[in-house]
Amino acid sequence: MPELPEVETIRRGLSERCIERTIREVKVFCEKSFVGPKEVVLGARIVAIRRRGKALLFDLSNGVTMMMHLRMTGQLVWDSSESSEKHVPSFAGGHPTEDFFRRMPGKQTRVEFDFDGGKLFFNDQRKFGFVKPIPTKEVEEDKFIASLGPEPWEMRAEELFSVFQRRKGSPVKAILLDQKVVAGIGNIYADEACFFAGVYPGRLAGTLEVQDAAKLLEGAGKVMQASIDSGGSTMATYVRPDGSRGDYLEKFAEVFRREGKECRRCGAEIVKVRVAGRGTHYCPECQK
DNA sequence: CTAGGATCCTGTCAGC
DNA sequence: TGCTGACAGGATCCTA
Repeated sequence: MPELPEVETIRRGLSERCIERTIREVKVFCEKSFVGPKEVVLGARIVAIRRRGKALLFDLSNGVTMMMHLRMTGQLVWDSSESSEKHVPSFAGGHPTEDFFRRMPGKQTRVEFDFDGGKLFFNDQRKFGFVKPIPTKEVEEDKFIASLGPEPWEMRAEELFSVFQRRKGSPVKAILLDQKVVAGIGNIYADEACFFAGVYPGRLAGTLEVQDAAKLLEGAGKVMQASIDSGGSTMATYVRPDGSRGDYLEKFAEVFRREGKECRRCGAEIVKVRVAGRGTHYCPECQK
């Protein structure tokens, strides 16, 4: 799934276009992708779109909130019915595919929302993502939402350090990826935060100092903010809500997907290995 | 409680 | 061309 910056970028883009619009119809093409009865969102108006970690929360006028999680391959495509070229999405964020810019719904469209004045398509190649309506008052009690840790910039170094102490046998990257510890960090930003902090992602948490925790949080915050500012990342993967490409990776990524290339800091070759079951990129000179 | 691996699902790509 | 295995910007479940 897109990580925090991509989800935030989608949230902002969709907010500009969907708020105050009413859901007139919902088409569920994949049962697994829509949890619960679709009727509870029909006829309701979107009043706000929130984000918590990597989850989007669409607050509706009838006391229901639609939670959406894109997981690995989810994408959201907004198509304004006013558009003269209806096959061109006026707006898209998520994992692009060949039919990304073709007419929707496509092969990977799992749910379609028809609004007054536009359509929203929830596409998801691997079907890991989902839409789940829940009462707005119960959002905070949702099992996933309730278990989320703080956003990176809200976390104190001492808090993270105490997790390092408790889980001293885990690679630091596994802890950064754990949404219960910190919310919003995924594979890209975990690698980038480790580069910023000069820490090898596979290093066991028990060997880190509180200063390392501080650097990791600072790095995650800076790298994610920079990504949000540039409209999210891309690598022929994620595009901005208005269809233009986010360019975070090209411009700012120091290690992610840069294996075989020179480290911009020291010139050493960036290496790709496997840590915590995930592809992991790092500079063997800068990160210990 | 922790750590590690399998699992959900579809598609693509490298290597034979 | 076809097959096979590895892998993928996530998170959960199961096991030891």
